[in-house]
Amino acid sequence: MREVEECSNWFSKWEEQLPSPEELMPLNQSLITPNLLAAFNLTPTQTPNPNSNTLLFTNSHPLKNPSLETPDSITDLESSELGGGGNSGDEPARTLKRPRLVWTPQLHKRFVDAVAHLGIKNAVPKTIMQLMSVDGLTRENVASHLQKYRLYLKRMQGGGGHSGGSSGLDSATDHLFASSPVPAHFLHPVRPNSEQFMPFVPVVVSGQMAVVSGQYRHMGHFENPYNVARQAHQQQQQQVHMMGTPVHKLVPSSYIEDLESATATTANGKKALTLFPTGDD
DNA sequence: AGCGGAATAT
DNA sequence: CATATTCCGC
Repeated sequence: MREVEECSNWFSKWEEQLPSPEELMPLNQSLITPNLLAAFNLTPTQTPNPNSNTLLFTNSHPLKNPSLETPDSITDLESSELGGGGNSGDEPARTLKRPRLVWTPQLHKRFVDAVAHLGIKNAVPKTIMQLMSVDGLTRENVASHLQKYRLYLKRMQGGGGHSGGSSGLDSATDHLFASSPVPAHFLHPVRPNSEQFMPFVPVVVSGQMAVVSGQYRHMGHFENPYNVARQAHQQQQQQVHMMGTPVHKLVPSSYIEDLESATATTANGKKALTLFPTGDD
C-alpha cells in the first residue's frame, strides 16, 4: 500500500516542521495592553521573571501619567479619577492607544516560523497572526512587519551590492531579520505540490511583558557576536519521538536568539530600556 | 465590511 | 529607522 507510505512520509514531514517544545514553550508572550497592566498595575502572581520572555512595549504615553518610573510607583493610576463623572475608571479599550510593539528576535522567529509553515501563499497577516498565537498581537502589527520582511527578502534575492553604498548585505536594519534564517522556500516560487499547513497547536498560555518607558530607540548597537558556542551548548534539545518517528530537523530553526538585556539610550532624551529575554530558547 | 498590501505618517 | 496608520483595490 503506497498510500500508507505516503501517509507516513507526509506525517514525518509534518513532524519535522513542528516546533520543538522548547521553541514553543518559552515562546509565549502575552502582550498585555498597557492599560490593562496599568489598570491592574500588576497582577498578584506576577513575579517579574527575568528569565521568561518578555515582549517589549514602548510606552510613550503622552497623556496621563507615565507612572512607571520606579518599581514601586505602581500606585497611582486607577486612583486617577474618581469623583469625576462620566465614565470613570474603566473601559480601557477606548481611546487609549496601544504601545508600539517591539519585535524581538523571539517574536520575529515566531513570525518566520509561522510564515514558513503556512507557505508563502497562505502567509497573510491574519493567518500569520493566528498561527503565532501571541496574545495581543494584532493583524496590523503583523502586516506591517510582513511588509518590511518582504522588502528584506526582496533585497536579499536581488543580489548583494546595492544602492547607496551599503556595503554588502546588512544595514543595521537587517539585523533583526538576520537573526532568523530565511527558509528556503521563501526565495523561490513555492512548491505547488507537497505539504504545507497542518493543525498547529496554538499555545496559549500567558507570559509576561515588559514595559519600557519613554520613547523607543533601542539597542543602538548590538554588536554581539552571536555566541554560537553558547547556543550549541544550550541547544540540547530533547528529541521528541512521536509514534517512534524521529524528529529530525531540516531547517535549523534559527539561532541567535539571545541578546543581552540591552539598554539603550543615548539619543538625546529618549531612553528606552529594553530588556530582553535573556537566556533560553 | 474586511482583508491584504503599498504608501504614507509618526 | 522601526512601527503605525492610512488609503485603495479586491
